[in-house]
Amino acid sequence: MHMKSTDIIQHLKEQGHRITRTRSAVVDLLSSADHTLSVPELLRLLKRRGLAVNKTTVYREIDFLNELEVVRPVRLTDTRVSYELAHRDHHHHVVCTGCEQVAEVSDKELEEVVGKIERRIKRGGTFSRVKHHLEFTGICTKCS
Amino acid sequence: MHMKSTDIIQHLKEQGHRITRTRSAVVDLLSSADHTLSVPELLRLLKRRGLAVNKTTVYREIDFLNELEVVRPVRLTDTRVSYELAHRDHHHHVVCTGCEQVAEVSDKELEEVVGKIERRIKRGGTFSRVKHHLEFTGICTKCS
DNA sequence: TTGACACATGCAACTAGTTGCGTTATTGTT
DNA sequence: AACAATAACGCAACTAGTTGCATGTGTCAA
Repeated sequence: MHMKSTDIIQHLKEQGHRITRTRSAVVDLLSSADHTLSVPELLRLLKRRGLAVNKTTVYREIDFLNELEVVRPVRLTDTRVSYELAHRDHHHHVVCTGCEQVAEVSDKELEEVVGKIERRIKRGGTFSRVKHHLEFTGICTKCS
Repeated sequence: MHMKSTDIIQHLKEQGHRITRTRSAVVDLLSSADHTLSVPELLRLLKRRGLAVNKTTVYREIDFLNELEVVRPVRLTDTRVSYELAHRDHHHHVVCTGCEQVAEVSDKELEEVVGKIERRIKRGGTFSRVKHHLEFTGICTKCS
C-alpha cells in the first residue's frame, strides 16, 4: 500500500504550496488506487466524487505534481500515459502491449549503470538536471 | 546520413508487404530528415509534397512501421512522440525538456545490463517479446 | 489482363491533450 | 475580518490521436 495522502498534502503545504480541493482529491485518488491512473481516469473518478473539475485543471495538476516529483509517469503506449505516486523506491515497469497490465521491475546494477550514464551526460556540459525514463514492454500470458 | 529509402522499401517488398505511395513517402521523409519526425510533421510534409493523405492513414502507417521495427519512437514529452528510422545501431536519446532538441547516447555496458533484465523478465514466464524504451531528459545550455 | 483477396485508405465522429485569457479562491498579512 | 498577491481554475477554441465502417487499390494467380 502507498503512503497516506494526508502526509503528502502536509508535505506540499510545508513547501509553501496551496492546498485546493482538486489537489487533495487527486493525491488521495492516486494514493488509494491499486493501479496507475491516467488523466481521463482521474477525471471520471473526480466526477464520481462529485468534484466537477475541468479537464484543463487536472492536466495542470498532474503537471504540477510531476514537476515536484510527487507523481511519476508510466507510459502505457507510445502516446498514452498513466501516473503513480513517486515516493516509493525507484523502480521500472513492464507493460503488456495487449491489455496494458503493469508489473514492476527493479535492479540495483541497472540503477548504477543508468546513474553512471546520467553523470556522464552532465559532465558533457550540454545538459543539466538529467533524469531517465525506462520502461519495458512485452506480451503477457493471457494476451499471447 | 541514413540508409537509402529505396533499400528499406525493397526490404519491405521482399517481406511481402504492399508498397503504397504513402508508405514510400513516409519512409523517404524519415530517411532524409535530419531530425525525428512526429505524425503532425509528417502530415505537413506529405501535404507539401502534394500527397493529401488522411491523418488516420499516417497514424496507421507509423504503427505499421513501428511493429516491423522499421521506425522507433522517441518520446519528447510525456504525451508527445516523434519517430526515426530504426536500422542503425541501438541507441538512446537525451531530450531537452525546454526546446526538445535531441542528442544521442549509447553505452555497451548499459545494453548488457538491460539485456540481462529483459532475459530475466522473460524467464519469469509472465511476459514474452520483451523490449525496452529508455530516454533521458535534461535541460540544455540554451534553455537553462 | 482480369479478377479476387486482403491490405490500405478516407471519412465521420469521437476522445484526449494544449493554449490564452479572464476570473476565482487560497493564503499570509494587516 | 478584510485585503492583496498570485496560484489555481474554467472556458472556449484549438490541435492531436482513436475507432468503426464503407470504399479503394496493390498484388498475385489464373
